[in-house]
Amino acid sequence: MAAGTRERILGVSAEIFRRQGYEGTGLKQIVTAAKVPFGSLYHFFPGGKEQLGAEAIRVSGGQFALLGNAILDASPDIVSGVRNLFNGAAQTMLATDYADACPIATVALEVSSSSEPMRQAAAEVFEGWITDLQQRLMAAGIATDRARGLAIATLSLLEGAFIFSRAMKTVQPVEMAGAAAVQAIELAIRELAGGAGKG
Amino acid sequence: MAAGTRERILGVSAEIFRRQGYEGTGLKQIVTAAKVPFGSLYHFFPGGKEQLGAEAIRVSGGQFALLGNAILDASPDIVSGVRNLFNGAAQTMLATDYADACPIATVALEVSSSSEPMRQAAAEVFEGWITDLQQRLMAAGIATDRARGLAIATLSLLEGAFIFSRAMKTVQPVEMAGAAAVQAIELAIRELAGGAGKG
DNA sequence: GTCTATAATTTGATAGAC
DNA sequence: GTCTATCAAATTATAGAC
Repeated sequence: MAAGTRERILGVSAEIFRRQGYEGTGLKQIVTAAKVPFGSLYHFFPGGKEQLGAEAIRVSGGQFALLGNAILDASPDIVSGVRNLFNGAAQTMLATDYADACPIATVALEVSSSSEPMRQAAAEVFEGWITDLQQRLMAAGIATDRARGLAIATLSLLEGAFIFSRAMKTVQPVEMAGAAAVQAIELAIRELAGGAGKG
Repeated sequence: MAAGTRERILGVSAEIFRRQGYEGTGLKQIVTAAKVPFGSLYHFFPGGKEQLGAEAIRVSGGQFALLGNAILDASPDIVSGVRNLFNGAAQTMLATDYADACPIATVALEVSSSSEPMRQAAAEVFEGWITDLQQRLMAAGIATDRARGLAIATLSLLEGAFIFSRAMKTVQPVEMAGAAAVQAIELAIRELAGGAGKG
């Protein structure tokens, strides 16, 4: 039996695509790192690099969602949960010398205008993240539409800050973005119990 | 005399890198689009693709800064200026079928961990954008540190929303991010003239 | 400074033995 | 299902004629 050859290829691909992007990664590097012969890759992924890329996006996206939800579950409320999310991201960046940020952002930008199956995989992953966070905000009492807007804004803050932090090699953007996300969510929750202003 | 061969190579490169990324673009495509022989590229850019990429980042970054500052200059105040910034970005995305968003984000993510000169070029461009916006916020009365945090948050919202909008093929993320940026800036300005809450 | 030809390597992908 | 050999094309880069 095959000891999970397909899973090994997929895991290694997700890891390398995360750090080097899609176009910057050769299939040769993947089969070498996964220690599988070249032919096995096309046996399990007849759609070639594009199929591998699309599946890797879903794997990476799912893992990132699991990690995020674990952090949110371990937090006492949504506000401190989001704060912990950004703090954890900053720690990971420092620990990996700014290599590991969003596992699919680079690939998503690379292929959004060139590969429809990969673009769609990224879109579904993003929609899942947004829906997850939106439902948690709704559980805190925030209305549906407002919750979706807040979820999108929070995740946009995180993704955008990743770009700046990686290029500038400082976690300041992630910290500032986290503070902005927390402030926006706190404001929405504060409005639940009162009028326009509360001291 | 050479009718700006170097400038033509640089302009074409900036354009193609913006849409296809750095790794996804071949030098052959660049010399073809710029209608220059292969040797001319290495005559003007002895550092090869990496030098060309770094200079293209600065060109694209500078043009984007000019565009953004023009929009802000044409707006009556910083709040409506930022609103116009996000609205303009959404319009451009719709007009180009979600191809043209940030001109350097894809390349920045691709090379942040693999090319030090290109990473540095991106970092300098980003720092310029942040400083520009920060000073405009300070001109509205916001304190230095708070203004920098707001500038970083606003630009992070824009960059992150670009990622989501390109992948999901909807301008909703840019719209929601714009609303969040406007709200954060309005809040900071409102705090200037009063205590904690104002109705 | 322009342009062509080509080197050296790597790319994604396939064929076919085992 | 594993593995090797290889194809055709594209890659970055260089040499050298003009």
